[in-house]
Amino acid sequence: MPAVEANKQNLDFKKGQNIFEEGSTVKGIYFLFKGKVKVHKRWGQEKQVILHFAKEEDIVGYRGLGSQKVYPVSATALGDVILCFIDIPFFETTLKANPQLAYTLMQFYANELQNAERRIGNLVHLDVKSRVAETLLMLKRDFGENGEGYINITLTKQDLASYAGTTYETFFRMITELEKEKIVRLTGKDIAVLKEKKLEKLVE
Amino acid sequence: MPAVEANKQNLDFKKGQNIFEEGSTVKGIYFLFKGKVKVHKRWGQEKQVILHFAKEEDIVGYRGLGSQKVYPVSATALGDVILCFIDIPFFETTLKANPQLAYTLMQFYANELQNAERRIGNLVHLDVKSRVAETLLMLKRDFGENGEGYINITLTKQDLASYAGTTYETFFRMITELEKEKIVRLTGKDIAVLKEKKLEKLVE
DNA sequence: GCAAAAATATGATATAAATCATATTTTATC
DNA sequence: GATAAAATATGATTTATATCATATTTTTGC
Repeated sequence: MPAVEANKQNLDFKKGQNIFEEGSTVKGIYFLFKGKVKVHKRWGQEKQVILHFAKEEDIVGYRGLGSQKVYPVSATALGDVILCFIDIPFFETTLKANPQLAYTLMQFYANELQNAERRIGNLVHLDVKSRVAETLLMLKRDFGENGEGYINITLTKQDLASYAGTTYETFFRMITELEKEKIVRLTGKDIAVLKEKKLEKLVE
Repeated sequence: MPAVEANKQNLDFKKGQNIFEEGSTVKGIYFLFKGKVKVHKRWGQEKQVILHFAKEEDIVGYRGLGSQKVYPVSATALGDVILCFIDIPFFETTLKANPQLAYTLMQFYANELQNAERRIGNLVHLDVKSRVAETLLMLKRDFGENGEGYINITLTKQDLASYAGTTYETFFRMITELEKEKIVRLTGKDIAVLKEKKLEKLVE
C-alpha cells in the first residue's frame, strides 16, 4: 500500500472502456481503487472467455508479468473505474526491497494457479448447469450480496455465459431452470442465490 | 541450484508410486533429478485430469505453495524417478535472501497461469481433435523427439486422454484419425509427429 | 427523445462426444 | 511362466449442448 501511495498516478475509465489489450506490451500492473473490471481472452474473431471479475482493492494486469512482457488477456471496465498504475521498474524495486511481499505475491499466484486448474477440471467433468452454479457461487463469494439478497455485481447473461464457458443460449436455459427450481431469483440483471446448498450440491 | 545442492535429500520412486497426494499437507517442493512425473487432480471417485507432465530439472509441488498449505494435486512417477526434497522453511529463506530468484519465480508462476488459462480457452472453444493436436504439440515441445522422430515420453492413451480433457475412447478415435491422415505415426505407445504444421492449423 | 445497437427470450435442429458393451492384446505380479 | 489386471481397440446408442432462426425488450449514443 505505501508503494501504491508513493506512485499515485490515477486513471479513469468509463463503462466499456479498455484498460489494457491482449497482445499489447506490459508496462505495469493496476491497482483497482473503484469499480469493477472483467478480464477476458479472445478466441478467434468473435469468441472469448472471461477469466476473472475484479473488484475494488484487487490487482489487475498481473497475468502479464510472465517472461514475455505481453498481456495474455484484455481488461474492460464494467462501470466507472478508477485505478492506479504501477510501472514494472517501480514494482520490481518494491518487490526486491520487500522479500515478505514477494513471498506473499508468490502465494497469491499459487492460489490463482489452483483456481485456474480447478476450473480446467470443472470444464472437463461438470455439465453446464453445474458450471453455472459454480459461477454464481463464485460471484456471491467474491462480491457479496446487498440487503435484498442480490449479488453485488451487474453482468449481462452473455458475460456470465463467457465465464461459465458456454453459449448465451445454453446459459439462459440453465439459469431459467435454476429459477424454476427456486434455487435462484432473477430480477432483470440482478441475481439472488436462494438455496446455496443446492448450488453446492451441483458442483459436488 | 546451490540451494538444491546444499539441501540434498534425495528420494527414489518407482513407476506408479505416489510422490505426494492431493489433500495432504505441503511440506516442501521437489526438484526432479531423473525421470518423468505426472501431476494430476481427482474428480469424484474415478475421474481425473492430468495437469502437467514434468521432466528432469523441473520442479514439482509448487502448486501447493498457496496460502492454504494443502496439495491441490497428486504427483505420480511415470518411471523410475530421483528427486530432491526442499522443505518450505529452507525454500522460504533462500527466496527471501535472493530477491532476483523471487522475481524469476514470480515470472514462472505468471507463465504457468497463462498456460492454465490458455487451456481453459481451449477446453471451451476447441473440439477434441484440436485438443489432441494441442496435447501432441505440447509433448513434442517439452520432451523433444528421438532419432526416429518419436516423442521422448511414453504414456498410456488413458493418460493422454486425461490431459486432453476427454475420454479414452474419444481420444483413441481422434488420434486414429490423425494417423489415417498421416499427420502422426503410432507404434505401440510411441508417437511421432509427421506434420507439425497440420497440428498447428487445428489449434489455430 | 429517438434511432440503432445490444441484450433477452425461446423454439427447432444438428452434431460432437460421452456412455455402454465387448473382444483382444499387452503388461504386471506372485 | 501362469494368471490377473490393465490397456487397447472398435461398434452401437444416447445425450448434452451448440447452432440456427427469429421476435421482443432494453440500453446506449447523438
